Amino acid sequence: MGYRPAARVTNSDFSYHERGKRHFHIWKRQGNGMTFEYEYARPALAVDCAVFGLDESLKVLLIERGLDPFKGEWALPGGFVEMDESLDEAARRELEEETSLHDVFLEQLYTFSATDRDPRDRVVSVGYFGLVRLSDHRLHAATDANDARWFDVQQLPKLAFDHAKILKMAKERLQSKVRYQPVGFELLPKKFTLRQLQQLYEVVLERKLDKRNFRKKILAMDVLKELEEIESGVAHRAARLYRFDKTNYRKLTRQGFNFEI
Amino acid sequence: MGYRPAARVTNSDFSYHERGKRHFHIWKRQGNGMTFEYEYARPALAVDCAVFGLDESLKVLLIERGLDPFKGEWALPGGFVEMDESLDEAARRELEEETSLHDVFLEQLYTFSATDRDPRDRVVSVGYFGLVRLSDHRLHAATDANDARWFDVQQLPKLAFDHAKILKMAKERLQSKVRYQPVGFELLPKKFTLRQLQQLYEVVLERKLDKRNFRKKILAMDVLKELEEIESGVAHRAARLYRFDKTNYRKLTRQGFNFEI
DNA sequence: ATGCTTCGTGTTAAAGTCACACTAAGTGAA
DNA sequence: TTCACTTAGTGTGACTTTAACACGAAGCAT
Repeated sequence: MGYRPAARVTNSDFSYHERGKRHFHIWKRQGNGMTFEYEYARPALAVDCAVFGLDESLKVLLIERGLDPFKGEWALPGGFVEMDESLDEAARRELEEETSLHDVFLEQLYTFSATDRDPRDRVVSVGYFGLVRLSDHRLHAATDANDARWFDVQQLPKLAFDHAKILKMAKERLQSKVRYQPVGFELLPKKFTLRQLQQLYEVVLERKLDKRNFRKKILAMDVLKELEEIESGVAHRAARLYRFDKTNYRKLTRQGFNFEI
Repeated sequence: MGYRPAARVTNSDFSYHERGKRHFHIWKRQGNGMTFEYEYARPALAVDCAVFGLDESLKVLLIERGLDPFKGEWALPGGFVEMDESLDEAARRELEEETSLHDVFLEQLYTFSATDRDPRDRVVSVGYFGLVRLSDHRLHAATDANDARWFDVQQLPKLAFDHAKILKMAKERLQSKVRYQPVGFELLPKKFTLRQLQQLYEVVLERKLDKRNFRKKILAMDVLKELEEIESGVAHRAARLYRFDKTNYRKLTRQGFNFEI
């Protein structure tokens, strides 16, 4: 158990800016385990991750729950926050524990707090939004998950808890974020063609883009490095490969440049 | 105490998608008060509100803490979340309790979770972002606050906890939000002149705007209703008053219109 | 050799952005 | 009532950005 053992504290140590209330915290052993006792009830705190990947269509990573409630249903990977970790750390840990994904682009999305969102108890959950290169990772279902799979975002199963709501917000966030931040590259292989990049935007934004205008615009931004390589394994003329030039992107950003598709 | 009393529950009711862990929740009386006991430690959950107002400059609402820790220092209004309320409800309740402000534009900002952000105990805090018409409200310090005051965002005192960080993020959110959502109107009186509206943008965005271009742009959007009134009490030619036309804004939004300054 | 698919490229019209200055209206003081 | 002062309210032109649009060349498969 990683939690730093809080010393028993007196009431006066725990005043806070709130109407005459005092929160305090005791830990004690009980039988063969510890329990944690507080003067005021606390919601449990969890994280849930909506992680997207891309092949022909936009995918999202779901796990099949191995335990009740919602046993056998699909849900976003997630779990409870430990006392010695931040929310970001909790999200990464849970994601790796349940799906073996690591080194994923992850950022906080929104905190969901409807009092009835979990049938067992009051659980507040911090939603996370993630992007991953499908090519780089293999999934392994683990811990309390029976299975972990990529689902097409257009063909989702029924989801446990309020995860459909979290996922909807995550998809909206992806759609707005991709337009003014170069996060889309997190979904592509390191080396990609301009067609792949354009398809990414088409899939995420759910509309067609004009090829010539798209190329003009993205190349004019000067954030792509043209490589000396071309794609292989295609039954037609091979396209040139590019990679995202993070160094130059950062330099331009410092000069007030704004990425925008 | 508004919390629905959870029945004592067995272990198996509380499995969750997490490595073999069980969270459970007991309430029991102890001496003259209740305590709440859990198998796993839980962070306390709080809300903190960064509420902005506008007169000549951008203001933020702070309270002077009446209790330790940070007694006597300035902080964002906020407090602990109750078991029977959502985060939005908690933020509104705390804001009203501590500063008497009500009917404020409030939205969730970000959840702050550094393990050392509160010296007493692990406290995770959900930051809120708020906007208020200074003209509509009087402040009254209340509950654990000694005082509540509007501070110029350019001249802030040292803040308790990590509230400087929350406030910084809130200000950035305001700056980006004001550009593509008509939230600025929440800061102005219901009836306002185009000069006031322009000044709002200048103060929030911290740069000068061109009067003719600004007027052309905002009027072309067709979200302002021109009133048959002019301002009064000024020592120069009085300007026409306008109000924000929410009905038409919503109609235009449905048709795909995007507000943008 | 032929067919198929994708690559890679430029122009133009329309819309939007940006910089810029003067007259008119109203107030207040002499 | 005149004058000084302050802000209201208005248009144009240069430039940039966006959006619509088509075809020859490359490379693979048969």
